[in-house]
Amino acid sequence: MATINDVAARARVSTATVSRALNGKSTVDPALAARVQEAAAELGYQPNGLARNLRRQETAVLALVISDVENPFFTAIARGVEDVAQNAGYSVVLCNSDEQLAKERRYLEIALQERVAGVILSPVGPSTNVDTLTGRGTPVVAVDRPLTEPSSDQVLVASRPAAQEATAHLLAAGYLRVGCLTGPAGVRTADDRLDGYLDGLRAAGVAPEAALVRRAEYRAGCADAAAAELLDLESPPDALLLANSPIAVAVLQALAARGLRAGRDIGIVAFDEVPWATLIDPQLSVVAQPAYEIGRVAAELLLARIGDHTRQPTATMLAARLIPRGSSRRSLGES
Amino acid sequence: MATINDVAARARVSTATVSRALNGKSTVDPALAARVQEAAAELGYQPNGLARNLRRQETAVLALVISDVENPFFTAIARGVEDVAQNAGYSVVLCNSDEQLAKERRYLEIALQERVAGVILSPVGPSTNVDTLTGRGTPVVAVDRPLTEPSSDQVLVASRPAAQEATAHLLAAGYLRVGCLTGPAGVRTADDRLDGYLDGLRAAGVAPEAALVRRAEYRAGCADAAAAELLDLESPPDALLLANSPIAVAVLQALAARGLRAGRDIGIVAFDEVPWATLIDPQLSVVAQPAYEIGRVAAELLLARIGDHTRQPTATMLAARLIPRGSSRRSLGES
DNA sequence: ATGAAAGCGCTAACAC
DNA sequence: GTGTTAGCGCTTTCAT
Repeated sequence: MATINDVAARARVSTATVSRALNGKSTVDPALAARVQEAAAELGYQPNGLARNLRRQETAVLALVISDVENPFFTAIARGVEDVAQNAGYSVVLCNSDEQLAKERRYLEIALQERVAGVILSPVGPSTNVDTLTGRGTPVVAVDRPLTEPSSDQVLVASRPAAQEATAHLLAAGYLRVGCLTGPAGVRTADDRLDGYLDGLRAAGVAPEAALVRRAEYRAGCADAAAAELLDLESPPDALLLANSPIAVAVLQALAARGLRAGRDIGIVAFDEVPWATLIDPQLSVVAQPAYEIGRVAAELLLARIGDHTRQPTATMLAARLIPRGSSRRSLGES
Repeated sequence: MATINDVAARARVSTATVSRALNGKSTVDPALAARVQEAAAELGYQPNGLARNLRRQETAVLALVISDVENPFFTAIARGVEDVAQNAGYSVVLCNSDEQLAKERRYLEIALQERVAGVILSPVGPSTNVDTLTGRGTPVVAVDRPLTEPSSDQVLVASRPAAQEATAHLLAAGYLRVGCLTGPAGVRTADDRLDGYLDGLRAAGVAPEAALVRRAEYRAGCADAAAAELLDLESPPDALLLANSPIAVAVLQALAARGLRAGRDIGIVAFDEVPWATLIDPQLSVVAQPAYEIGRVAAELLLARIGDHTRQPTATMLAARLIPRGSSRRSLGES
């Protein structure tokens, strides 16, 4: 594999000149520059990024560590990050922690070892630790979920009021026994959505029933059991607030298996807008989170931080939007 | 940031010993090893992966370049890749080419410059070129779509017979005017599915009608216009074969907007199993591709190739499976 | 404007 | 078993 030395030899110049010519840094005699370009082309020279980065002590790549590649919410964030990064000349590598602390830790370690310019991550849980990163001067932005030690920028969504609003909406629609199926304890969004749900009950003067609350993993295929438990209760809920879309899939499947119809038999509101929300009958009422926007803002924050390591950490709180559809309407009208 | 020199100084040994102790390569005196460990811990030493890779001339990371992060088919592939990579001690970085040649080229260049151990990619199109990679000895495995110069391993799905079977299925169900909405010309899966569709018509002695065939981009939100054209035809199709799930979303939305019901009014079979296939009414008939398996096999092939660069390129062809559901049934029965 | 040379942090011969 | 040392390929002073 051709190196800068080969190019220099072939162009009969020094390696310094090759470097300058190829990077367009300092000004180089046009004739020499041309010779260099030609030699590089003939040799099919590809600069060794490793060597360059080692020398420069910096990399133009951002790491994005998300907790579930299969969740559309996170892939939408990825798109937001990527668009901003590309514009600024950065590449982004996506790492899937799969909601597993060990994988997450491993990817963060790699990010550190590979000296990426910055990291955006949705922390798997409360014990996620980024001190090694920040300690070494690698800027970190947390998305979706906060870091326990907030020395980093954060871009979150106000889940709790959104969950409260969704609960109030279900109550207002006439449902009496509203339940909640949320994510694992310790995961902030899961706890917030549960708290918001309780807020909603309280505001309406409804006494919460522990039996109507369940937790499940956030990933696909993990909420089946919890969904079944809830629906098969002696006195089951007549409405449900669901904390994300994989959970919604599980519940909707359980509903179908029991011949239950959303809206009429059981009111449903789920977090996260999905492409199929309007394809099901009745249509799925959702709390839409600005996923792409989260990614966009996070990337901007990260780049700003990379440019100025002295910036104070900021916390951005984005709003979620309730989109009421048929699944939270008791009447039989069209979706 | 602490370097190996700092650790060596603190442990009062040479850098070579530190390297040996930390990498567990050659055997080191337990006492010294302990001193090294301690010094490293105290300093919060994190090896510089850049320097290590530069020296070793290799990296334990695989690049996975997929053409659309938002398509569940590709994220399922990613999971397959990741599971086997992790087991083998490799990490995988995911890059999203977004069906854009320029982005893809850029990511491949980065993969080359960063000297990743190998690359798995779903080529954006026929002009995707990996010669620079293979020329430099970086193994490449193509997934989902073939490379035009097949000097690399390939893991594909037999789309054409699957599309033929799906078409035959629609015809057998009693639909008379079966149309097809496929992906961009030049994208092999799109062309194959179209060809398979034509095979299906031919086998049944049905004359193809150009008016019933449309192409659209594979990404979400791109097939709306094509779907509308098809449905608003003077004599519209009474059944449709759809080449992927984002296209299916577009068509199902167009159906809903026109008050048309899948199955009864228009038979639908779409490529790619999705979590919501059984949530819609009628349920969506699909051609299920073994996405996770594709990723698994591709990663295994890549690792084998990394271990032995002299291996001959192989071509693996996986089968797809038709799952008939309500959307391809004319009767009014349950889903 | 160009070249010589140092050195980024690490590993792997090679000596001892 | 341990230390010395020579690079990996590049960028960047520092001279010229």
